[in-house]
Amino acid sequence: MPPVLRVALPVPLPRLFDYLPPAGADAVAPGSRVLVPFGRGRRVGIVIGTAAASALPPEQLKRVIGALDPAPLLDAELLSSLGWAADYWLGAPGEVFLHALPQALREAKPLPSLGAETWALRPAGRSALDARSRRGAGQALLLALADGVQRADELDARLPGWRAAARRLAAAGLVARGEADAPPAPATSAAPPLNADQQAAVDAIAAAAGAFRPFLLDGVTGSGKTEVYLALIERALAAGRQALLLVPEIGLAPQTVRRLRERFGERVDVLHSNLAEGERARAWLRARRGGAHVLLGTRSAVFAPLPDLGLIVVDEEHDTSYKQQEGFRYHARDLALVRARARGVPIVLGSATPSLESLANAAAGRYRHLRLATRAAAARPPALRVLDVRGRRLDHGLSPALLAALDDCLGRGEQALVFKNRRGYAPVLLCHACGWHAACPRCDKPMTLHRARNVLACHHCGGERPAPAACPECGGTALKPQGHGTERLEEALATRFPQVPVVRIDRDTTRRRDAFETLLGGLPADGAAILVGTQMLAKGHDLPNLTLVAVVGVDEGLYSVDFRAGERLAQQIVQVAGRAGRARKPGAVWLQTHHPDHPLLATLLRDGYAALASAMLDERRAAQLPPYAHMVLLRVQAARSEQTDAFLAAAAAALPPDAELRISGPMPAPMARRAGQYRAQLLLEADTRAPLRRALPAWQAALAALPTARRVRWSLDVDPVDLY
DNA sequence: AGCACGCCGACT
DNA sequence: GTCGGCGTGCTC
Repeated sequence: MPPVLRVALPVPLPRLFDYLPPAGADAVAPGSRVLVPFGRGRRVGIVIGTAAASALPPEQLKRVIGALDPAPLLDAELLSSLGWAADYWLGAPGEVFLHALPQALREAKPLPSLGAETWALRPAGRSALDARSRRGAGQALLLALADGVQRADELDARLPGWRAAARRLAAAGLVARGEADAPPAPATSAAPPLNADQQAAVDAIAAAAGAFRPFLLDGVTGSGKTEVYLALIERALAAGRQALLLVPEIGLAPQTVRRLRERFGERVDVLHSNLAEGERARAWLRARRGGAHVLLGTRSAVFAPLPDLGLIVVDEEHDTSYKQQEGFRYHARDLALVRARARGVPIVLGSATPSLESLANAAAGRYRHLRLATRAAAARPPALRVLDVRGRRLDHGLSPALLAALDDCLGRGEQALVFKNRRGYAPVLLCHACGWHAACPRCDKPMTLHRARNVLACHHCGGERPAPAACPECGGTALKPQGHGTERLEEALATRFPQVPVVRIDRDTTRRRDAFETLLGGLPADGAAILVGTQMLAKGHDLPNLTLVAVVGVDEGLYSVDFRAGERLAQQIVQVAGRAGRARKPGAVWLQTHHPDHPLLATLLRDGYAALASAMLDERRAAQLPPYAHMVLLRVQAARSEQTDAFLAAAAAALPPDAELRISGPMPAPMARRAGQYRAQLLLEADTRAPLRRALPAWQAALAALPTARRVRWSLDVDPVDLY
């Protein structure tokens, strides 16, 4: 029996494929890219390991065509962390291991070059130069290289047209192309002094250098968490190590990148999904070189190779954009913890509003809980107050008291932010005569009126149609927009306060690249202005002249079916409230609601986020919900509801009985139809992970083998962050 | 996922 | 008589 290579291939099958080593080689090191015959074509795969023998008869094994690189791309830690991830989140090995590589590296091409292109003499070139055997441009190039390696951009300046000569001389073996590292640019900005809280946090975390130790850095908005991160990264770099800084998608504003580059210069690389493929591949490969280096990235940057890792920071750790919501449903924060453990380095989870999961881990002693209680720059925390609007006449959803507060704020020459988590003009278009309302034909949900473009848009499937001038049902023209979105608020505020600029920030106004920055840049630095927007406004920019935050969409979040809705709402309120009064001026935050006595609002206002989180954790424990229980959600969608029903019935029957597993469903998804597809689900819960881990592998295989599985789209979501 | 093979409807 | 619909099976 020949030894075989176990290879991950980019197919969504829950297994590896066995191959014989390439002709003339005994083995290929794990982590290497290989080209293999697969089906009737060829594919790029990754060698995961070696086995003494295959379960398949030897005659069915094919031979690896060849290794693509001189050295493995993935090191042992990354291989084992990815293996853990595939196992835990039930990903197909091929999907997971190849997911770790930027797209450009999943192709059978040599690695792109890093650094600057250089040219140098080879020994034969030295002889040719001495013998003066070349003439013209060739001799000139040999002469230029006689003093040593030259960068291509310098040759461009010195010897126009040198490339043709270089090609000839390279073909003759006289010169060779190479590459050089870009010279590291020194940091251009110095570290600002830290306050006592910040210094204590830096000292505590720095003392853990060289060992796995998780920290929850719990700092109120404006407390300067970023300065703590920067100080820690600086120490990692000084020790010649790498730092990984993960940020949520929305957090990767150009401002964040600028701040890191100002401090650490060329040693900073950025990795996120909007980069061009070549750039992503180069950033990934530069991370693989190790040394003193910072990698700043969103979710997928957690897959980067980090051979000299010294520190991981996960900023805004509560943000759900760390959970991938399709395909391989991993959680970047949780994988970051696994990698920190494997590498033996400290990891910092930072947030002003930590997730209940992380707070529970801190309470259980698994994370060390560090607090930054004071706002930097002597800013005072904003005063939160509830504005009871029951029975009040609302003007476009704005109460008289709120308008008066806006008046005051603007009158002082300060700025206000009106936060409403609903874009468009109105969420419903209703016929006042017959009661008809515009619904999405494919989603069974009301369509949102966008008045500037005069369209009805479905925010669930992206469908659009022209807004009708008359009711399609009764022909009447009494069509009334119901409810308020940001577009309507902008209009109302611009009418009410014509003397100040009103700027709207939501997905509709920030479609173009850099639109966010441009819009904010258009605000007067010192004068009055109103910002209207969705949660896009909840983080990022410091707006020193912003002193009033009005939250006008609180009620929608108070009575949701999702057990995490309260946690989300509280995080959102606190994050957006943190925009107010960040400089020396005091800020105020008004929550406009019809439910002023709701326990969530009452607790949040009276006792703050930490107390509310603790109360919510008690409720979760009593109700046996995460983090005190563990969930796996089987989702399914199909063109007909009989198909989803049949699949889920068979899926429930295929689950081995286990007293420790609780099953809910089959049931329709909270949105039962989306984009024309019927959606349903089955929820598995258990008090510990063990019974789930026991049941899942076999169940997943059984699901794939179900005859009904071919007619539906299904997925398993381990630790789902929402139940939709 | 791709990509074959394999049997039943409207066309040169 | 064929071109092509997507059901079913397979990929080391």
